[in-house]
Amino acid sequence: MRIETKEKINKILDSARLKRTGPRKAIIEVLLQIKRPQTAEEILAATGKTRINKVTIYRTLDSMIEAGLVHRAFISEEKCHYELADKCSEHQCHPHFVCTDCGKTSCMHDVSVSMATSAPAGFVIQRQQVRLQGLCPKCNQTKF
Amino acid sequence: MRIETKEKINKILDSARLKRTGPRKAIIEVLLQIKRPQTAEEILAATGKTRINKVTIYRTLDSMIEAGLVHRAFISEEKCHYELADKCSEHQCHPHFVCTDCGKTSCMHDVSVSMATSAPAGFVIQRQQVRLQGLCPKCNQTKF
DNA sequence: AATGTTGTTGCAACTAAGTTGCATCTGGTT
DNA sequence: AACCAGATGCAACTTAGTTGCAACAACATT
Repeated sequence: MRIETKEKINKILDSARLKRTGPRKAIIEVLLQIKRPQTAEEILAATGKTRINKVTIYRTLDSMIEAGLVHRAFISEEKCHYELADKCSEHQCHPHFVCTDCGKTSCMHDVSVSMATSAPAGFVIQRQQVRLQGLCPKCNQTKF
Repeated sequence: MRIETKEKINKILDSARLKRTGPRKAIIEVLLQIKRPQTAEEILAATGKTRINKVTIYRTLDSMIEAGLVHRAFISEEKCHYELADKCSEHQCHPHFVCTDCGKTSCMHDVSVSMATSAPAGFVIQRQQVRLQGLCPKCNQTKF
């Protein structure tokens, strides 16, 4: 691992006032690298040789969610998918795109959806989450 | 049950080419009445005296989803929540509102969110799903 | 540097949503 | 009435996620 990455991870943990433990560093390292939200099991597999217990994965993700470092992006096939919460504004995260053909999910950092307006009386809307469905470039090509 | 409801349920089943069985009628009756998406367990409980097996609930919901009658609205607390798919346009369902305080979900039939635009090259967006988070009227009142 | 406290980890056993295989039953048809 | 594909119920199973508890390690204090 590059030294800058190490420092970045330490900074993240310090900012959340979480102890710099082995499992936490390994999990953040994985989350920094991945391109799309991952399940707890995938994160566990990605930490590789570190041999972290699955209970630790869940508990670490929970504490990071509470600290605001991580989001539960969505649930797919009964499994929760996690991602780092950076690049999210206060009111909106980037949309997630699910291909109806191959089932793969992609993060749409560049797609913007305007915030919902006109909530019924009494409701206060604080955040919105958008999920898009359609065809990804690969499946779109195969189909037509 | 009123005779019009019975006829409506039969019509729905016929339109999906699903046999008019007891469990199916009972499940659709529940889905017609409820105000917010329900879990399989809640639907089971709501059918009451009919005594349907939970496997039948899941299988029935699956076949109705395949037929386009039902949507998996969202997953909350590890449980899938189902609702009738009527009142949904081809490209968008009504948004669901989750209260961050009490956790209750409401259907926002009157809130509109404009469709996402500007998908990255190759992606074809067909549908979008919106989830709103904030405070419901009850919790909003208690808090301030 | 050694010590002590508090939060963290690992293990094993558990919980519960959802699934599968199979025998039985039933709605719709001939 | 008889038939049959599809629907149902039961029991056993799968698996994501949780809980209790004992051992451990990060960080602060001396």
